[in-house]
Amino acid sequence: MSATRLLVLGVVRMYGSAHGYQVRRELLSWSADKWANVAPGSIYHALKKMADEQLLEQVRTEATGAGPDRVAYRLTDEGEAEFTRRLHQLLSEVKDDVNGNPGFLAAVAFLPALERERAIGLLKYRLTQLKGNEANMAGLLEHGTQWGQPQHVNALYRLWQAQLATAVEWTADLVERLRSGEYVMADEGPSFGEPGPHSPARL
Amino acid sequence: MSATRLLVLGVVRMYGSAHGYQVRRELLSWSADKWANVAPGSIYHALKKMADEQLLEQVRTEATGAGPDRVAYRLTDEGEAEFTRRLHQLLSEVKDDVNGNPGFLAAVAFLPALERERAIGLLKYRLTQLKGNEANMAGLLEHGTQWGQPQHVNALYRLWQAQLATAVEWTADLVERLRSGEYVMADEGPSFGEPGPHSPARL
DNA sequence: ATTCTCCTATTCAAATTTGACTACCGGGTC
DNA sequence: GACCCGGTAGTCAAATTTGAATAGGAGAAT
Repeated sequence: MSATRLLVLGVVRMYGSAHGYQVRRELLSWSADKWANVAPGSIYHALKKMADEQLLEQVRTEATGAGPDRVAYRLTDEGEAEFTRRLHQLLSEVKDDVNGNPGFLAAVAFLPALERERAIGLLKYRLTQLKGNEANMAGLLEHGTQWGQPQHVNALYRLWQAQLATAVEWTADLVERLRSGEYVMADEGPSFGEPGPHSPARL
Repeated sequence: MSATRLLVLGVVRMYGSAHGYQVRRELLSWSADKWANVAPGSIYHALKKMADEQLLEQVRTEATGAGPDRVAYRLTDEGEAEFTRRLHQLLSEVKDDVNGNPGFLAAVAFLPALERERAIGLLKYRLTQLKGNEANMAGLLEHGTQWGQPQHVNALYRLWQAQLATAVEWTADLVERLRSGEYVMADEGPSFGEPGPHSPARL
């Protein structure tokens, strides 16, 4: 559900198996701390929680010579299913959120885990919604100053609308890139779609 | 300081004194649930917490004939100072956050609590930072595909940059509007700047 | 050989957020 | 008059997030 959970699940998935610190580093290298919640505690919490929920299972507690013990996890079948479910949902659905929504960003980070046509479909669906919201917002704004609301809240709405417009453009562009064959998707390249037990983080 | 705290503090301030439900309604009417955290619990928590910290003080526990008892709060001098401090900070500072950052949005909602020239100054400062970040980002993107990062994380960065550009434009526009006399600011209109004990939510 | 600093890896208490739930009143409606 | 609905006002347990703190080893420097 939350961005954090998808990110953690997805990183473990793409490594085949991973421990907390590994996830942390990967996410930091994506600057995920900037656009989502990746404080250390959140990651370890998510790992444990999802292990509780049978989405992840412990692999082993290898005592590396150096440093503290590490606990590695990998996805269960349930976890795999959940990952796909969430990915679909977060990619396509525009919640009330202004764009920049961590959930969506996290989903984009795992885009290549989908088949090309499916990704395009979901994004196109999102696009329709975004356009709808934008038109809506534009209507409200044109309608002159608002009912009762402090006038400057209007400034907020203008920003909101501008950001929607940006989101529309960017999404359309992404769809176009996908159409023209950019990125190696799950149904194509060297196995990202179905990570073998130890596929080496090939993205 | 979270967005929630500033929002709660600010709404109490603009009413002179207010109870939880009142704050909640006002914030909902700004759609603040969409761009910040205004679940009921958060509001009541913030009120209590800030009362603890002497930023707010209880006014009275009037038993209205109808409905449950209400607890009203108003700002202390400390609270007033803190409000201004945070407002300045949140308005001018671009954290690492992508735009859409609740703290900043909350600050914009209380823009007219500042003097016009000060508001302009802070926003111009923000503008410089935003432009810097944008140039930075643009540089990174032009630099071809990234060091090691999965290629599609690039898509994320493109969105980020587009949103920065939007933010720059919008901020510049806001400054322009302020310059040309839009909005009634603290140093001008019918007392928003220094809310009397019961100024009737005049924004 | 000791101290320092940096990297690995994780833990934990405290703060905050979520959102379902309680409870009370007034007004319509069957 | 009993019943349901919607608005007012707030509470609370559970979930999540925050971020400082812990702890061990490796390599550099004094």
